[in-house]
Formats: sequence, structure tokens, C-alpha cells
Amino acid sequence: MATIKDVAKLAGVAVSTASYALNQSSKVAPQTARKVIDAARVLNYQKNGIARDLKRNKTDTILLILHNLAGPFYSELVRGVQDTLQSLNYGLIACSSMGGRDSTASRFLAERRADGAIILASNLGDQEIERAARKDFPIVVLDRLILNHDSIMSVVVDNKSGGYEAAKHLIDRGHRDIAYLSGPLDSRDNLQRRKGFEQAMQEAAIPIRPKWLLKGEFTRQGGYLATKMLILQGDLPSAIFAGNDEMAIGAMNALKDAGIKVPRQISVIGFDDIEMSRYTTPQLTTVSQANYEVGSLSAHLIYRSIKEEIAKKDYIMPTELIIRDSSRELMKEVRGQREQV
Amino acid sequence: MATIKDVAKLAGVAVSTASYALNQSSKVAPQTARKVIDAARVLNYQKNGIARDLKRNKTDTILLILHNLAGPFYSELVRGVQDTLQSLNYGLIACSSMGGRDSTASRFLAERRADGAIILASNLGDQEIERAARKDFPIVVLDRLILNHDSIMSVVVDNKSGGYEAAKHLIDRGHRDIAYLSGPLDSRDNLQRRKGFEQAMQEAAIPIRPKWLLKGEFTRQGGYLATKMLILQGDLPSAIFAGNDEMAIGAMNALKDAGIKVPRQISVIGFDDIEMSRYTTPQLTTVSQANYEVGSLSAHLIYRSIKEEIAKKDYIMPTELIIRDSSRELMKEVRGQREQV
DNA sequence: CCTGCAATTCGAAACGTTTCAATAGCTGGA
DNA sequence: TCCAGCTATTGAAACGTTTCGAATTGCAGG
Repeated sequence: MATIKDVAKLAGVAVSTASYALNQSSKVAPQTARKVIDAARVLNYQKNGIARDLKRNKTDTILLILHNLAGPFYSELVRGVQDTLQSLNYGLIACSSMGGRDSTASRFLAERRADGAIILASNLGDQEIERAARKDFPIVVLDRLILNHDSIMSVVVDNKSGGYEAAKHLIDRGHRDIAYLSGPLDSRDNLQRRKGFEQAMQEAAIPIRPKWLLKGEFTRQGGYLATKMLILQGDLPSAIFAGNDEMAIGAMNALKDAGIKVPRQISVIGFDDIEMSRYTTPQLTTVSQANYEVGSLSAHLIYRSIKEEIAKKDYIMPTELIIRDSSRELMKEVRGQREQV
Repeated sequence: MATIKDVAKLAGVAVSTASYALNQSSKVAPQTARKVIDAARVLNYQKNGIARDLKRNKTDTILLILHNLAGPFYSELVRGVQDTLQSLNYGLIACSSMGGRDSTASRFLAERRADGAIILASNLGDQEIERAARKDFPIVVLDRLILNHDSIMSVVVDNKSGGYEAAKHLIDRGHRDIAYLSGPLDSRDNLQRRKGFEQAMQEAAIPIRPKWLLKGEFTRQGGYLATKMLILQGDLPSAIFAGNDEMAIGAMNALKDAGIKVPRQISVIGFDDIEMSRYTTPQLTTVSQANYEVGSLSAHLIYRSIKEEIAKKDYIMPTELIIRDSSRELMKEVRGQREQV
């Protein structure tokens, strides 16, 4: 590997001159610059970025930590981060937090191989994040709230109000028998969504039936199995509110397998507005999060934080109800029939 | 930021001793190690990974370059890479090649911030890749063939035979009027798939009709528009072979919008077996690539190449035809009717 | 009490850059 | 002719580690 020393030697200049020339500094005379650049070409010189980073004490790169690089994740969110950082002239690298303490994410976090991080990986402990964050290594967390730390910012979606809207949508359309298909109990997202659901139910004075609280781990498979159980159990609700779209899709598959028509016999509503929610049959009613904006905002926050400007530290982003075909007005006769029970 | 010097000072030992202690070397006495580790804890010391990398001249990290981090990409492939590298104790970071020379990918390639790279990003030039590859920076390319370079390996899917199988599947079921929905003309994948298609047609002595060669850029939108045109044109084929699943889905949407039933009136076949192909209505017949294996093999190749073992340099992976519901036997009466034209 | 050896510890160089401060070379005005 | 004031160039330090070889220590054996 040719180093800058080799280049300098071949060009017949000092190492410092070579460095200036290669970085297009105006201090160096044009003909000297030419010599250096030619020498670099001859030797096929390529800068050692690691040495550069060490000396400059920055990398111009932001780290995006996802639970699993192989998805599923919010691609719009990543796009928001990507576009924004690119326009700010920062690089973006992504890594996975799978594998606990040996994961690439943990290593990069602990060893500061970037200038800041955006974290969307619920399996990473708060403690680990708090330890890594400093003034010169700001962190934005997207899946939790971490308060009281100078260098940690939070951008979270207003899950509670989203859950409320979704439940209200069903209630307004005459549904009273609504099952909630829950995600992991330790997920903040799930918890908040459910709280919104509960609030809407309470406001409408509808009791929540424990047997209609199902659990599906946020996976399609989980939604499928939970719904299978629900069907076997015999007493179907008139609507299912799934904590995310994956589970909603699983639920619709289970209903389809059982010959139950959506939305004719039962309404289904999801959460997330993942791309596939537009391609199910029927298309899924769901709650959309402004994921691109979340990503873009996160990138901006990191940037401003690095540049030492002050920034409001916590953000709550609104949601939007997307009404498609999987939910509809509870039919009169069914309603009557149900009410007389 | 506390450095190892601070730790050494606080512990009252030499820097080298502190380094040994922190790296669990057996050379250091247990009570010394304890002192050092305590000091590190007190100072909240975190190793500077960049300095370490510089000194050791390796990063234990492999770079995965994708065209667009925000997808769509082959998640199974990424999973294969991820799992394999993890088991080999290597880290994985992913970045995007969008943005030309300023892209994170270009920077990382040129500046060697990893120990090797796996590339699936057709917008990166061969030349750039060739310049970056060296004995101590092996590269695996997945979307092209680069020969005659000691440190570049190729793992490509047998697109031609996949295209052949798909076309033959249609022909065997009585189809003779088959449209080919092409991807970008500069895509190797597309080219090979089409070659397979052409070979099958030729063997069956079916002429290829230019008006049934459509172009869709590998996107859903492109497939939709091309198919719309085909429909307007009036003379429908009995089957459409799309160069990838995205376009096939676009095509099916266009057909649906026009009230044309798949597969009753027209068969559709795709390529890639993306996850969504199982969730379309009807489910899409397609060609599956062993993507997990491609990813895993790539990771292994990089690893072995770093460890200086020799490795066969080019690999062609088989494909498999996945028959689902979007293709079927051409009905007799239709066939007769068509033949008399 | 000395010698030799193993177990520890230490000092310093090295990795490849960037960048500060100092030097050298020049131009042009006095 | 000399010097002030440039500009272009240089040497060296520094970034935070790892690791080599040397130095120190403690101790057993003669």
C-alpha cells in the first residue's frame, strides 16, 4: 500500500506539502500540486481514511443502528435519514444490533467509529446508549424516550393518539366488540398504541373484554396464530385492531383461511402503513406515521447537535389514519343482533 | 474523552501495561489488571476504535454496498451475509452507493475503512471497484462478472437458465404468444434473463414479436405503464414474462384495472421471488434465487480471501421455478381460436 | 551471596494522516 | 543593496492505540 510518504518522496516534496496538495489547499503552487497528483496516480495512492479520522478526530459519518439490517424496517425512515445526511455532506452507515455485546452496533457505539448515531433497535439497552452518548457523539433514539441526558434526543411517534384515532374510527362506525392484537409487552410502541385504544374505548363506555386481548409479537406469524385462536374460541368480535400491520396481515390470512370475509363479517385495522398494506386484499386500513420526516428530522438533529447549536431535545410526531377497505360500517342487522345478546 | 494514557496514569502503570490489561493479555498480573480495569471504570474509558484499527491495520469489519439502503433489496441475501459474518466474528456495515463519487460507498471503498466489501450496486463502475480491490481488501461482486482481477470474486445467479425455465414453463403449458417485460437494458440480470427467454422461444420455434417486447425499468410503476400500453395496443398475448417481480406486480395491477383476469385470461410470471410475490392476488409464479446462500457464500469468500487461503473465484448459483397461481395451462378453446388467426 | 530464569512491567516506535509554526525563497519598494 | 512582506515549502508533533524488545523484579538453586 502506497502511503502519502511514498507519494511525497516520488514527487520530491515534503509529506506536508503532499498532504496539502492532495487536499486541494490553496497554499500550494499549481506546478507542485500537479507533481504530487501525478505521483499519486503513478503509485495508485489511496488515502487511508482511518488515519485521517484519527488525526481529525471526526469521521463525517453517522451511524444508523437497526435491529436487523435484513429488515423489516421502515424504509421511508431510512430514506429520510439518507437524503438528509447526503445533503449535509455526511456519510451514512447502517449496522445491526443483533448479537448482544458482540454486535457490530455495540462495537461501533462503544468505540466511536462515527460522529453520532440514530438508533431504532429496541434490543439495545438504555444504559449502553447513555454510556456512548457525549457532546461530541450525539444520539437520537427513535423507539423510546430517554430524558435527562444532554446528548440524547428522542423522536417518537404519537402512538397513543394514533391508537386512539384508530379505535375511534371503529367505534364511530358502530363497532363495540373490538379485539386488540398486541405486540410484545415490553415494546413502548405497543404499549402506547394500546393506551390510545383503551382511552377511546373508555370514552365510549365500552368495556374491554379480556378474552379479546390477544398477543402476537408484532410478527405476521404471531398475528396469524393469535387470530386462529380467536376463531377457535368461537365468539368473534366485529373488529380487530392490530398493534401493527404485520400482525394485521397475519390476522387477515387467518380469517381468510377460516372463510371469514373482511370487511363484510369483520373489520381489521393495522398500524404503521407499511408498503404491503396497500397490496393486501382487501387493502388494509391503518395508521400512518410520517416516517420520512422522522428520519429527516433525526438527521438534522444530529447535525445541529454536532455543530454545537442548541436543539430542542424531544419531538413527538403526529400520525394519520389511512382508511382503506379492510374496515367498514357495522351493518345494522348485525348490530341489532349483537346488541340483543 | 479519557484515553488509555489517563487510565494508565490513574492506575499507576505504563501505557503498555494498561493496554495489555484491557485486552486481557495473560502477561499481566491479576492485581495489576484489576487496578487498570477499575481505573478505566472510574474514568468511563472507552477504547478509540479508530486508533486501534490504524495500528492493527485491520478493522474486522466487512462493508456491504447496496444501491439504496432504503430498499428494495434482497433481504434474504443480507441475512445470509449478516449471519455468516457474525459467526466468523466479523462486523458488518452497510452503506449506499447513491450520490456518485461523494457517496458513502465510494468514500469507504477508496479510503479502506473495512477489510473487504460485498457489492450489490449496479451504479458503481467496474473501474472504481477494480481500483479498490487488493490482496488485503478483497471484494465480492454480486451483480456482474469481473474477471482477471486477483482480489475480486463474483457470485452471480444463473439468470439465463432461470429465464429459460420460466419461458419453458409457459410454453409447455401451451402459450405461444408471450410478451417479455424488460428491465433496464444495461442491467446484466435483465439481459441474461431475456437471453434465457429467447433461447426457450427459439427451441420451440416461436418467433418473438417486437411489439411484445416491453420496457419497465424493473419498477412496479414501469411494469404498470408498460402493461397499460400493451392493453391499449389491443392485441394481447396469452402470457407475460416480467424480468422481475416488481414489474410483474405492476403488470398485474394494470391488468386488474382493465378488468382482465389473471390467470384466466392471461398468465403472468415474474423473477426474484420477493416476499410480496406470495401476497399478491393471485399469488405470483416466479423464479427463485438462493439469495441466502448467495449472501452466505459471499461472506465466506471474503473471509477465506482475507485469511489468504486460495478460493475459486467465480460462482454461478442455480435458480428454481416457483409455480404459484398467476400462470396456468392455456385453455383449449382459446388456443384454437388463437391458432386460426 | 551470586547467577540465572521466569514473570512482570516498561519505554518507545510505529500506524498514516493533518496542521502548526518555522524556514526558505522571492519580489519590489526604499 | 537591503529589508519588509509575501508566498510556498518544510519539519515535527500529535491523534490513541498496539506491540516489540529491553529492563526490572522476585525468587529458587547452587
